[in-house]
Amino acid sequence: MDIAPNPADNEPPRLANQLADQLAERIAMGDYLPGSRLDEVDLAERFGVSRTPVREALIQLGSTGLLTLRPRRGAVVTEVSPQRLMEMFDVMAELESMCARLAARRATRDECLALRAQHDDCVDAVQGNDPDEYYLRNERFHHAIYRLSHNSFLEEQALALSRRLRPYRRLQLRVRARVNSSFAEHAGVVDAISSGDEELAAQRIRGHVTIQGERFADLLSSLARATQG
Amino acid sequence: MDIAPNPADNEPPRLANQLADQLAERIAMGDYLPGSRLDEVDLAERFGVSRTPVREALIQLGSTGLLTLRPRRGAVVTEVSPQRLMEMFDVMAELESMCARLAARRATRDECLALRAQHDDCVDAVQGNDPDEYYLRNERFHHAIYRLSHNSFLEEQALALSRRLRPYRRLQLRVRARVNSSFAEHAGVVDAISSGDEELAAQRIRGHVTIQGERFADLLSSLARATQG
DNA sequence: ACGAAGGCTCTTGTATACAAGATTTATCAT
DNA sequence: ATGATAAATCTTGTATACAAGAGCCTTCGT
Repeated sequence: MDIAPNPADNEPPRLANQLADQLAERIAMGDYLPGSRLDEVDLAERFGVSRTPVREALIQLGSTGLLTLRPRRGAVVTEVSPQRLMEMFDVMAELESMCARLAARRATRDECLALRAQHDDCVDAVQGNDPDEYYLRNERFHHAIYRLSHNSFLEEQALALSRRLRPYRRLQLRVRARVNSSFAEHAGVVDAISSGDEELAAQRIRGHVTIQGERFADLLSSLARATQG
Repeated sequence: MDIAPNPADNEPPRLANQLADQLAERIAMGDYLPGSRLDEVDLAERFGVSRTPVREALIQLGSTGLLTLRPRRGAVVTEVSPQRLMEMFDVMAELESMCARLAARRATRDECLALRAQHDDCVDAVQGNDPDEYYLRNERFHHAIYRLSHNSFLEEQALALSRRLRPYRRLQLRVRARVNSSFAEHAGVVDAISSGDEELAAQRIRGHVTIQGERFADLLSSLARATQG
């Protein structure tokens, strides 16, 4: 009767981890804009803890690049230049491309069906014209592809960069037309993976993720609006 | 006269950072083997500091994956299974492949010459049959390719994973024949990049980095010897 | 002798205290 | 009035103190 209910690592109760998660979430939601300074005592008071776990959380987020830690000068939300943002999306495209290629090669019949089911889940959000809901299901769809690569390290790397780009993907979907084309592109990816066409799957998801031309301009403008308003 | 001598960020004097660097170095050198437990008070005494900066260093290394931090149970050097090691090298191959492709497209004539010069630097180490020296120059050669991608984010990601794999690359070069073939493969990569052949460059460096077949068996056996002896 | 239960010790997690660099403000000189 | 300089303040970096969970050892029962 005393069997551990969760053999896997269940939520470890460390304040620093919880704080890091919450801060990452708030940054993704735009509560802390790029360039914002994060004061240790302020955060400590706000969360009702001491500076120690706050510092540990800041260090964690600094390691992921979400924050920039300048010694003796505090932590600020990393400012990402348009140039660098495009670089990051290029790397994301390459990682997802690798995921799709491996998925096309390795995914079982059942896994392909499950992926298609998740793609279908996005329909409701598209038809209901609900960008936030689509954002969530879209994210799940992409994460499913990472998993289908059957390369757990690759999956983790892709997830990490995905989290890092979260604030910007969110902005990207604000562009109305993007939700529709995004959904359409997903269908092509599912087909390519299901048919085992590695190169086609890789190529399609690369085109889906890469930001260039007018789509990059769209992202920049909504980014400018978000940081001003 | 009071111009700052170094406009770029010069070494910030934070104990946690220095400790993280030193620990990473010692782990790479095999002073701490996978599975080793890192005691906070022990490290603090050994380095003559308090537990605070030690903890911060451990958290940093935990974020990179070099250490595994189990809440309330301390930090251990992450144990990497053969399966996972191959996964990591696969991702490394993909990142370097992307670097090479971009380098072939973007590198200037001068940059190509500089790369070839660095390749030539490796000759001495090969002829002198000095694996450690070759290890260093080989590393510089690869880092040069990262830089030639002209994608600074990609460069950082590749560098990070390169550091993560450092202990294992080192072992890999212990295999005598590997130094010679490695050097030969470099020449092909330089040629492909210099001639601007993206696909050839990408393909060649992928083959150079990926570990499979008997090369993987070689790595595993030297790894087993290293952890036992 | 073997196994389990309880306490004891050891280690980590968090809070607080102290040190030192960075920033800001006020004062003084030109 | 403007600029620089110096002192005061504020923030971060480090050390120490305290709390609590994890692991170990002893002891007790069968």
